[in-house]
Amino acid sequence: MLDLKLIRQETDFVKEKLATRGVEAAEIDALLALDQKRRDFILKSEGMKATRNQVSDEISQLKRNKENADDKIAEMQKVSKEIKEMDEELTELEAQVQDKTAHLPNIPNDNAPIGLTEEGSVELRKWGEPRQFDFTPKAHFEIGEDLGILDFERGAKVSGSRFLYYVGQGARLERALYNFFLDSNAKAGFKEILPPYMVNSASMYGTGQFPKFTEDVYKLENEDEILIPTAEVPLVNYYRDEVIPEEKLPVRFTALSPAFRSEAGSAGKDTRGLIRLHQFNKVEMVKFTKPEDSWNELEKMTNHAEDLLKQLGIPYHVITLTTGDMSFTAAMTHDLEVWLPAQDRYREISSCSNTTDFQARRAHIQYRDENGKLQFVHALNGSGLAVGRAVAAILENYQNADGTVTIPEVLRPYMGGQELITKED
RNA sequence: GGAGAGUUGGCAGAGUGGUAAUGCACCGGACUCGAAAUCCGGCGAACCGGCUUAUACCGGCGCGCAGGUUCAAAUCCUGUACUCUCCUCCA
Repeated sequence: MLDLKLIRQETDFVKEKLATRGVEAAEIDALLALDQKRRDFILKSEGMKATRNQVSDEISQLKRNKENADDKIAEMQKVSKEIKEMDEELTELEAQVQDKTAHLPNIPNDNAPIGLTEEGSVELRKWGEPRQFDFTPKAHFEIGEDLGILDFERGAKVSGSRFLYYVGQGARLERALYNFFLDSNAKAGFKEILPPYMVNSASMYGTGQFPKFTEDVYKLENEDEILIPTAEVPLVNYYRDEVIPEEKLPVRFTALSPAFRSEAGSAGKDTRGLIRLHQFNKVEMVKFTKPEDSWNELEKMTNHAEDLLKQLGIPYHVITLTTGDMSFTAAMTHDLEVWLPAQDRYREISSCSNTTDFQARRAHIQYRDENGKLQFVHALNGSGLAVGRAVAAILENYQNADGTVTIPEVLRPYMGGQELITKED
């Protein structure tokens, strides 16, 4: 959520910045016109309320002195009726202003490359050399199915498309990965959390999924509970409507959770394999920082996510997303993309964002600065890492000509010392 | 699922229709070499609006949330969320 005062006072600045995200200036103008109307109503309504309060005092005095107050009461009956009518309109106006404001994305940082599409994203750095194969590398879903460790067919039978079973060593590889991620994140200072996997709509609003992206989530029927699309939602909302003691900042959380996404509007994309599912595991990182620390903390978070890939020995690069390609709440986003040999391209495995005070303002997460004043914290989130996609990357990058897959060394302690994934019975 | 109790500043906690007490904490002052204690005074209820560069000031709102009754609601009524206790169920 943007500060309405900022939109009002720095209108041109806001228009210019949001234009890079596809928001038309007319939307801002419409919002400000509504806001002006709203403030006019407030002025009138509050003037009448001040009168009513004053006269009510007088009535109270008269009654105490056992004098007659019928005239004043009759007068106030009329005033109260007018106030009520005016407030009804005001409530409607405020809802509209609120709704329009809630649909505006965050102001992008100056260092985010400008562009309405993904075209123009900047490659920050690249690590590792894509391996040269002396055979044709297979896609991860083929490897997984041939080894009997990924079962998409039964996933489709039991749940539907974009669901799967991990079987045997596949399930174990997944578990090894998220344990490795959680342990590494804990070592890097993130407190491990096991959050709820269903949240209420107020939480979805707090992190910016609602009201704009209600189509992308799974909601329980007849209940205000939504299956989380990412652990970012319960982690950021942990402190919703709270003041974090200053000495606790920066706060760092990490959590493993399934992520549930309806993938509405992505028909035909990545229909096979682990890349795009309705349910996948992800280890998430979230930070709350003071405003002056957040940009530095974003780089640290990105570097940490990269370190996980380095330890796994998977080639990747880091790109900074364009203003138009970033998520709604982000001011700047670095994506980590891993090399997938069968696709002959890099695919996203982590997205690290600084949402500045955008989520904090929506979710009312504050701290008291050295002057005792309440300030919004900055909230950051990043994957560390998406587990299913990490499995895909390992299967493809570590596959052998005989169809087996070598287990990266760093994962072997998590797999009882096993070095090779072989065909399941 | 059923019954009861509760939700009021940072914390504790009073308030059964007429300006939201009080204590702790916090800030200022007195006392003191300094501090503590004590005394005096004050701020403080997430917010909004007006006037402002910003404070200050003025006004509104504000007692979980949303409605209702009333000239006037923390207080009365309805609905609802959450917390606690007990019962029921359950891993």
